[in-house]
This record gives sequence, C-alpha cells and structure tokens, in this order.
Amino acid sequence: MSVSERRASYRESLRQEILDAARELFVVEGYDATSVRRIAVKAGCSAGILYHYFEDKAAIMAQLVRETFGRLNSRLTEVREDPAPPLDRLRRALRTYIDFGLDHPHHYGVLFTKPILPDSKIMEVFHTEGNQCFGCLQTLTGFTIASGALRPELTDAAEVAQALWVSIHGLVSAMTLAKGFPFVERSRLVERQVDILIAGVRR
Amino acid sequence: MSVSERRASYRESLRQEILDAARELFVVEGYDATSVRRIAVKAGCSAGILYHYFEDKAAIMAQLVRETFGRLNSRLTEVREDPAPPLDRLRRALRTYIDFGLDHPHHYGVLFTKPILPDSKIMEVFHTEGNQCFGCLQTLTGFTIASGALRPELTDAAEVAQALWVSIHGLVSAMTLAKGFPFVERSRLVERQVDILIAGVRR
DNA sequence: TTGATAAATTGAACAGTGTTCAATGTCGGT
DNA sequence: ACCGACATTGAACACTGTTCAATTTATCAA
Repeated sequence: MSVSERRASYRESLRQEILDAARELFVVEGYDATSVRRIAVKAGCSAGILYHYFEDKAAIMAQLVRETFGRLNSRLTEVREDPAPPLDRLRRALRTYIDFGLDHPHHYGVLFTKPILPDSKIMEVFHTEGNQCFGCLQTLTGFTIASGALRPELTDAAEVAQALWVSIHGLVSAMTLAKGFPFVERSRLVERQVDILIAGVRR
Repeated sequence: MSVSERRASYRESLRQEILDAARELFVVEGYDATSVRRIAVKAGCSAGILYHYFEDKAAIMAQLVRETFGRLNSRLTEVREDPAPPLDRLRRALRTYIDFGLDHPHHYGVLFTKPILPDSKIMEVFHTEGNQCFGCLQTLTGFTIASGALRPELTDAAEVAQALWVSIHGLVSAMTLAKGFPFVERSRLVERQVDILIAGVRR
C-alpha cells in the first residue's frame, strides 16, 4: 500500500466513522436533536474536523439519504424487472416502498417532512434518487395499464402513479411523524392500504 | 369597557399577534428554522415576553395545532351529520379533508412540520382535538360498513379509516411540501385519489 | 536522520438558538 | 401622589452550526 493510498484510506476510515456515528444518532434521536459535537464525540474526533470531510451537517445527512435511497431504488428496480404479472409487480412495489420508508424513518423524513428549499442539498437528492424511485412506480403503472389489468377509465399512468404514490407516502409520513397515534398493527395497516389501493385500480 | 377588560383585551391582542406571526413563520420556514426572536420581531415585542403568554416555543405550536383541528373538525362533523347515504358522506368527507388541507396549507402544514413525539404537548393535542377529527372519519366508516356498502372483508372501522386517512393525508402532505414535483392538475389528482379509494373499499 | 512541505486536526471564537430573570415600565385603584 | 399588580425589556446562560488560525502529524527528499 503506497503512502498516498494509506493516507487516503485513513481519511476514508474517519469519514466512514463520522457517517456511522451520524446515522446511528440521526436514527435514534432525529436530525435536529443531533448536534455535530455529539457526532464528533461518537466518531472520536473534534467537531471542526467534520467540516473537512463534509460541507456541513446537512451534507452528512444528504449522503446518508443518498445511500439509503439508492438501496430503495435498486429494490424497486428489481420489482419492476421481475417476470410476473404487472399488477402483482405493482402491488409488490407499493409494499416495498412502504416497508422501506417505515424501516428508515429519519432518512425518509428529511426528504418529505420539512419544507424543501429550492437550493438545498436535500432537494438535489430529491431530484436524482427520489425521481428515479417515483419513475419506477410510474413505469410499473404504465406496464399494468398496458396489460389491461386496470379499469378502462384509468389511462394516464402519471395520474394513477401519483395517486398511488401520495397514498403510500402518506402512510409512511403519518406512521413516522405521529408516533403517539394509536395506529393498528403496522403489517395489518400496510396490507389493508395496499389491498384498498390495488382493489381501487384493478378491473 | 372596564380597566381589567381593556387590559385583558390588550393581552389577548398581543397573544394573538404572537400566534399569527408564529403560524406564518412555522409554515413558511418550518418549526425548527423559526426562532422565538423572529416571532417576537414579527409580533412587535421582545423575545422574553413570549414566555409570559406561553410556556415555551412548543406551546405556541400546540395552540396553533389545537385551533386547526377545531376548524377541520367542525367541517367534518357537518358532513358526518348530513342526511345522505353513508358511502356518499364518506366520499365527501375525504374530499372535505383534502380540500381543507390544500386550501389552508398554512394551517394544515403546522400539524406535520415537526415530528410528534409521544409525550410532547403537541401529542396531547393530537389525543384530544385530533382524535375528534379522525373520529369523524372513523365513525363515518363505521356507518358505511353498517350500511353494507363496503366489501364484506372490511369489518374493522379503525383499520379502514386509518388506511383512508393516511392516504388523503399523503396527498395533502406531498402537494404542499414537494412543490417542485410535477404533479398533474390538482382537481384531477384529488378526484382520482378519492375515486381509487372509494372504489377500493366499496362492494 | 534531518528538514521541508503538505495534510490532518484541534480549540477557541462567532453568531445564532431557547430560555430565564432581575430590573424597569405602565397602568388602575386608593 | 402613591401603591401594587401587571406587562415588558434586555442582559445573561448554556447550547447550536460553523469558521479558522494555530498546531500536530505524516510524507518524501536530501
């Protein structure tokens, strides 16, 4: 291992420790409740050095969100390319999206539970990974329409995909934001919503 | 007007100015991005005096949430008590909820601009006013189930009402927060979602 | 090994946050 | 005119994200 490689590898390792520390704190305490000083303590360094590896606190979160949404995108892409009836794939895509959002509430939350400022780093992630994810749903909806499995009046894939997406987004948003609300058991609510949505679009 | 009345009225007017300033700032900038000092500047007073009218910053938010739930609740109650077939009332209640949220993004947005933690003041409001609001939807769902208009496997009013509520909440949340997203025309999306949801539950 | 050079890291500082509180201002009632 | 109760202020406290000169550490050439 050359000198510059070792130096680069060391830099990467501290960068990764910062990301790991931040991820754990963000998930447990939430973004706003996590200070950069506590991230630094957990990562074993001073607070100032974070700004040598990341532009600011939001950039740390943006990187975590980017990684996480990349994983969601690959899962949705898998479902989209699966050899199965389009309607079944659409149903599985809805479940996949919901489960992912509920399993990563803080990563999901920064994208949708705050007012998204036009020039923010989060907005940039939204336009890349986020739009890819929605694109999977819309493409899948188009497949299902083409297969003739939906009601004949449902002709606009964008319109139907958006109605489905805002619905499942609402489930993730509500369950992660209103933690004290007496929701019925998670898996039951997820199954029921997907059931209603699919029944609402199918022929 | 007596002296104590005038004094009380003045106190009320400043209290109201604080609430108005806070609501606008909370919705435009978000809860965390709004400082009590800027609320004070907008309300025309010093920051310290906010703590004479409210216990803390969260109490201001809680009061705004309380008012918002009250206004929405009275509209939903009207629909619930209407003499019309339950399924029609349920459909109208969904539209009423969505329209309220989209027509009053400031009032609705304040409900969900901050994670609602189980033991917070805002959660307490959720358990009182908020449950009344959701209770309208759930009661209406119960009426519709009793009328035999829904699919026979839909027997749990709470479960169905929650699936419907998170869906319409998602529409309001997405359209008000993700302003950069290329949504189809509002009325078309609203009608399409309500159409899918009703078609998904009806017999 | 030594010195020079560049990178990594620190700790103090700055402006901002929510919040508290003694001091001050502002009234009506006596 | 004075008192007492209320309204209001502005300074302070401990915290936040962020910056940056100073310092340590690591690398390579001589």
